Amino acid sequence: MKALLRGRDTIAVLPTGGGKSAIYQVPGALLPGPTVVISPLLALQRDQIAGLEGRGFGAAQVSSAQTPAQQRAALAAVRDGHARFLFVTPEQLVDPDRLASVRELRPALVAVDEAHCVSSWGYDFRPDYLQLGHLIRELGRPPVVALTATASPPVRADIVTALRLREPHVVVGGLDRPNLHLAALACTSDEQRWQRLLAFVREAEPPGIVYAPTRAATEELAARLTAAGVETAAFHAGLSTGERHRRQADFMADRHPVMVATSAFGMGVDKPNIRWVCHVALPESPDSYLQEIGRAGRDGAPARALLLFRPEDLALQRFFAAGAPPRADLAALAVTLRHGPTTRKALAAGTGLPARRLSQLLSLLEQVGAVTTDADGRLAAPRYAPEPAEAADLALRAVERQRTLRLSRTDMMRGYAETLGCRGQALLAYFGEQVDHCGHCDNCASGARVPTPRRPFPVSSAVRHPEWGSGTVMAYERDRVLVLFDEVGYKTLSVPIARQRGLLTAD
DNA sequence: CGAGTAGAGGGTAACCTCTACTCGGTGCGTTACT
Repeated sequence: MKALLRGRDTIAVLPTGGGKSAIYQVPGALLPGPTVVISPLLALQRDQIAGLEGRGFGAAQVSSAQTPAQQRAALAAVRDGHARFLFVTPEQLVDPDRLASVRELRPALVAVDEAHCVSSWGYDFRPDYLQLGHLIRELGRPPVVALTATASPPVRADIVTALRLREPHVVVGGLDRPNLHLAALACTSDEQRWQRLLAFVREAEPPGIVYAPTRAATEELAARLTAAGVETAAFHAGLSTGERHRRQADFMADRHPVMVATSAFGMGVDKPNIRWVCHVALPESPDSYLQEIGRAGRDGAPARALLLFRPEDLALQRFFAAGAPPRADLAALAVTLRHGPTTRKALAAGTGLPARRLSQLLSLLEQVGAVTTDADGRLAAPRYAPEPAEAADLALRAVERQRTLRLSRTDMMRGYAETLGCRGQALLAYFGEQVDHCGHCDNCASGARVPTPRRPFPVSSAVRHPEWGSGTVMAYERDRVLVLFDEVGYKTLSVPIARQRGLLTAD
């Protein structure tokens, strides 16, 4: 709050319940001008507005769910001072008219809620998230605060880049959750995994959440659990909005004790008494995992996080990470953009590309400097833009680099699942927190003692590897060292072997 | 990348094996209908 009141950009990584909302609400109430809150989910925005109004602050929302008259009324409420907070999605701000009307409000602060979305949602899903940097600049570039419950160092770096933060003040706090017991079990078949899930759900105190990898799996597991006598509902994005609301409300009100869900179930689920979270597949990354298990035990009472994994689970994550746009589309669009400033509408009509595809391609070309947006929202190749063919190559290389990093994070999740050492240590190391013995995981409980490892390079120091280039030492786990490399992402190296072969040198 | 399924083929009748193919997460917004 102090940093923001002094006009300094800030990143706050705090667990839910750690007072993240207050970080923008208090300065927002004090600064001479409204606060624009950029938030990914309309339902989340409504919750926040209800909270603010409960505390006597006016707050408004502009979204596609409203009529034009309601949208005008919301903007007017901020303009005449009845509302100090305006909630929008990035998609709203991409519309040049909307951007102009928000700029006229002269915002004094921009808050980006769930800021890790900037990193986890790339060009292929909600690509407008990648535009936030220049959109905030067009708002007059007030101080920016990025808020999230989980952001490992590469995610923080993505946030700084995507939002174009200027030497942000970084606050990271309390990622270790002593009341949350961590455990993982390798399964040799889906049948064995099901038996273990059933045994766990029967024995564990409700309520709890089962995270499954696919929509079909949520439906199937919910049916089997219900048949086995555990009342359960499935939750995924394929359900109608009304059905989703109903099932979420039922779970929140303890009308059914177990929810089987895909990753769609999460943001905005702030239920204090969830006693356990069980994954029946390897999650995408430690970031997602920390976020998902963080929904258990918010009341501070004991809670459990169980991961039932199979090595085969990696296949699905590889599939999710795959895919790149056609080079020809990228190059053709880059050529069109050299013909002078134009609008999205004109581009869509001229190229015949669907709006969504166009957004994806534009966000990639923007990353490699082949397109910029002027104050009127018109798009053009900047003066020193790369040649179209080179722009396409650069964009595809950027996609490949993001894919590599994503897969390295999935590898880290596998490392967590398979470790024989302390799980709290393995998980928090990924976030740059060195813990030697968490005391609340299965391996700590079974008496696995962490030998005092040799630590030839200090944590956070720069190192170099002949093949993987430069990187940063994140943490040590038993006799291995975890390094985050700039180009290839996370890698785990054996300290004795690295030492023997001279694989790591101080950089 | 791997699980599941449909269909072809083998060699001889009720079933097994192989190959080709499909499918797989997250939500905003807009538009065309009831």
